[in-house]
Amino acid sequence: MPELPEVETVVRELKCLEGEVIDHLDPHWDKTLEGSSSEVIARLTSQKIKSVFRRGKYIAWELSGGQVLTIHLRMTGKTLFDCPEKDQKHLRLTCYFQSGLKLFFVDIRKFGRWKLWDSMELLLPKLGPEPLTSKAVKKALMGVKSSREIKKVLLDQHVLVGVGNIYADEALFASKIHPTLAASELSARQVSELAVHIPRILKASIDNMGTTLSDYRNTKNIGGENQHYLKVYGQTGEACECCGTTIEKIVIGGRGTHFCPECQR
DNA sequence: CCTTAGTCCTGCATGC
DNA sequence: TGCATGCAGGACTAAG
Repeated sequence: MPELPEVETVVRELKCLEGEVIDHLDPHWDKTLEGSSSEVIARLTSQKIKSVFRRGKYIAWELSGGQVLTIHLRMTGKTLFDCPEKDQKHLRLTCYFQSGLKLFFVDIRKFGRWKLWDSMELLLPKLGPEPLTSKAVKKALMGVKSSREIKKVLLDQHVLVGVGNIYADEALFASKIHPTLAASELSARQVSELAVHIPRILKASIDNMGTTLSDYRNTKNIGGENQHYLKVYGQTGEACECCGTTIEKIVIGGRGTHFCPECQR
């Protein structure tokens, strides 16, 4: 599933859209485009893309009129410059540019959303800080008084953005923290470990073009390589690389959670 | 304010 | 082979 590294990979490729002018959008599944389709499409027509950037797991286009269009890939969404035959069945939206360029939005599970916001301010304040520096992660986690399990807190986009199920498990393993530990019970040392490992793991995955387990693809329909470096996610029943203990899987907040019962006490 | 459960979806794996 | 069932999960909403 696309998390920060996958979205970052896509956004870097979508930067080539800067300066393009939207001609129109053609929705193939109503819910993909939030709000009244005809109204939103009318507001988007003739708008120039001033900049393409990422905020958490959102792809965002800053438009000439001051509005912001966000694209959230959710589980299976992908943006493609070409839509091959095998993806036609899951094509949910096509964006046409005046230059003739087209951007296809393919999404098997239909959870992905395109949304037009009136301004930057509507999008940004409710999201937590970007977790790409140790300082930012430490600051965000030190203030957490919640008794919720740390795994849930790492997934909470109000606390930190961009971390999803895969990287939460990987970061907790690298930090040797049990996923059910109450966030408020984290020691200063454990917060520091997360502050080191979360940015490290996310950046390493960006360098590997993201993690492709089943559906994630970049704009050229090519998967990433970071799945080869996962230590616990999807490794249920395998031996821990560090101590040889069998990796276990439990459910926390409805999410599959993978960990080493020996390394993460 | 806090926390949990339900919702949206399809493809794939499993069991009989 | 066929059919039913369950599982995967990000973000939002409703309920307690």
